[in-house]
Amino acid sequence: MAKSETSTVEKTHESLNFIEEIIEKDLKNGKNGGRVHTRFPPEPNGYLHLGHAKSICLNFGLAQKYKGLCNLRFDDTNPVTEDTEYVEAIEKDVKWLGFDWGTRKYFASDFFDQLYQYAVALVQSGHAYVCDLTPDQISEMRGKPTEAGKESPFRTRSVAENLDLFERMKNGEFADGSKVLRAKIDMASPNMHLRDPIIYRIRKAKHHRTGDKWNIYPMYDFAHGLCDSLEGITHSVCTLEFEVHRPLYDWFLDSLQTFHPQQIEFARLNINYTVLSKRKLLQLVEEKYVKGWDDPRMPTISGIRRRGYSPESIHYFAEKIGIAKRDNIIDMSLLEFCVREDLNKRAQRGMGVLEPLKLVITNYPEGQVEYLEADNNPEKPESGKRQMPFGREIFIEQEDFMENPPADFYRLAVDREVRLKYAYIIKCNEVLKNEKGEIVEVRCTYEPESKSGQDKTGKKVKSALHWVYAPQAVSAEIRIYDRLFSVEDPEGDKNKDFKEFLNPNSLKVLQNAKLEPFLKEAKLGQYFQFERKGYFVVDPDSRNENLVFNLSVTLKDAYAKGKGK
RNA sequence: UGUCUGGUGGUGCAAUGGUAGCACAACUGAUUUUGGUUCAGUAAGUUCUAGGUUCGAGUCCUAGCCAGACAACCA
Repeated sequence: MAKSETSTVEKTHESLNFIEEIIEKDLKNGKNGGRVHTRFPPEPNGYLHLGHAKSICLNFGLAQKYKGLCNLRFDDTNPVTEDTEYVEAIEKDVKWLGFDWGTRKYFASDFFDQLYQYAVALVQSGHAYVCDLTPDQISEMRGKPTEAGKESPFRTRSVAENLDLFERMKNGEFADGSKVLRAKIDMASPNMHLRDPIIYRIRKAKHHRTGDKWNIYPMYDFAHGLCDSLEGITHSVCTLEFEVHRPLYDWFLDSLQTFHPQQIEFARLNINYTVLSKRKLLQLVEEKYVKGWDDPRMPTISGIRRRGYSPESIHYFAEKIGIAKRDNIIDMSLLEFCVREDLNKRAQRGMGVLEPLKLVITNYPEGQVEYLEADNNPEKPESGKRQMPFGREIFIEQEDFMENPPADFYRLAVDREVRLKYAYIIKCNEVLKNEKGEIVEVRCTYEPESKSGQDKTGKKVKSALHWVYAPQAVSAEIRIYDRLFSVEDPEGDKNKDFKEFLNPNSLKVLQNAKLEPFLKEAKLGQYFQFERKGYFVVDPDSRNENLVFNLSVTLKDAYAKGKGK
């Protein structure tokens, strides 16, 4: 919906990002026969995060915009790190974001036979050779960025010998690490990736899809571009760190004289107060700093889904951050804005008292219950009304009462009046404390003439509090989340491990929240706003006898902000 | 002392040789039975620097400065 809104805005000149400009130019020139075909190529070695969401929205979005196609391709050329668990999680995440790859789900491993044939062709044309150097020797002879490398002594092997050796590598005759197939390019190239890069390595490992079929596996640079080519990808969009790989990407395609997609690089997403690196997220999971990949504090897609962010809000976010080539750090507040923007229009309203304080209305008849009408969503009148029970004893939020209120506190205090939203105006008369001096109950009187919608008192009060009728209140556990890290850039300090900056208060569990009765029936996947507090969803841990809700994001709070909270 | 890429309000993204604009964040005010939403407004830029081309430069050229990426049998 965020999308349709912006598309209905009349624009005399729509500004394009640089990738769209390239595509429109290609379309205009008739390149690729007017075809636009992209792909999203994750490696199934971890869960997807918001950085991937940016890429997914970009690749699938480009295909939609230009009436093309976008493939889902698992880049599974490294059997030791990859697993089908990740494949399933990735598919679920892409679907959740609302994208459809149709029948075009591919695995790099689907192409292993063809890739092998391409490698043989490279050997035959003298473009590749088998090298017996050890990993250390290869690394050392590659040189440094500022100085040329040295050629391998095996570089001059005959085509026949290379062919024989490569086939025997495939057949498992040699030990892991004893030989590799290398491209014969230029050991003096200023681009390190062109100094006879490795194409195939021996790895006698079980692959999640091909099992024990292969003893050798292709490297990324070789496999990726050729898979793009085989799939007919026209625009191969990736992140900036692959920019230096592009000459190699082009070299393989040119050497093999096969269909040549165009690699285009854009800047990866960074967000402050979190990390977007699969490796670091994996550490947080493995070392149990979080409860799992889908911990609601994680910037993973599964995490934000569990947290209660909507797919639409992520689309909106992806649109807002734009696409460019310069390094960027997006404010977390922009993400939260996008979430609120979407949820405000769709979330069912309800009352939830997070930290309850008992309130007794002394002049309200004991045992009497009445039902009051409340809006399901004031932004959407068509969403109707519901009935809320009301009576003598209710719960209000502890923070909505103060004994010695400062001037800017509009809420309840002794001798002050406020409205109970959708109910009556009340006045506080008395505070009850326990032996420790803690406030345990406030006693008020109500104005029978002030009923919501039929107020005859003409009184103006400064605030309207949320509340829950005590006898019918539903108890719940509420998990309050805060940013995962306490500093903007946890990876910024080279001398410190990013985990030192983890926010110790990123999770706060409230065990005794009191909710409006209908919330007992809340279902997984429904979005709620607890009035004045924030957006909440049911957590998968929730049970009938122990309801659990997650805070997605708080409402904006001008008062708390003023207090420096 | 290498190669590639990039530098526009605090943060992102635009402006495609012709008045530097939009959003988030911040701050005012109005409205409000959510201190939400909505609405109106304010502040915030020597467009990295210095030269040059041009009637005119954020945009083109030259030089410099700064930042990021690149030396896995990872992707």
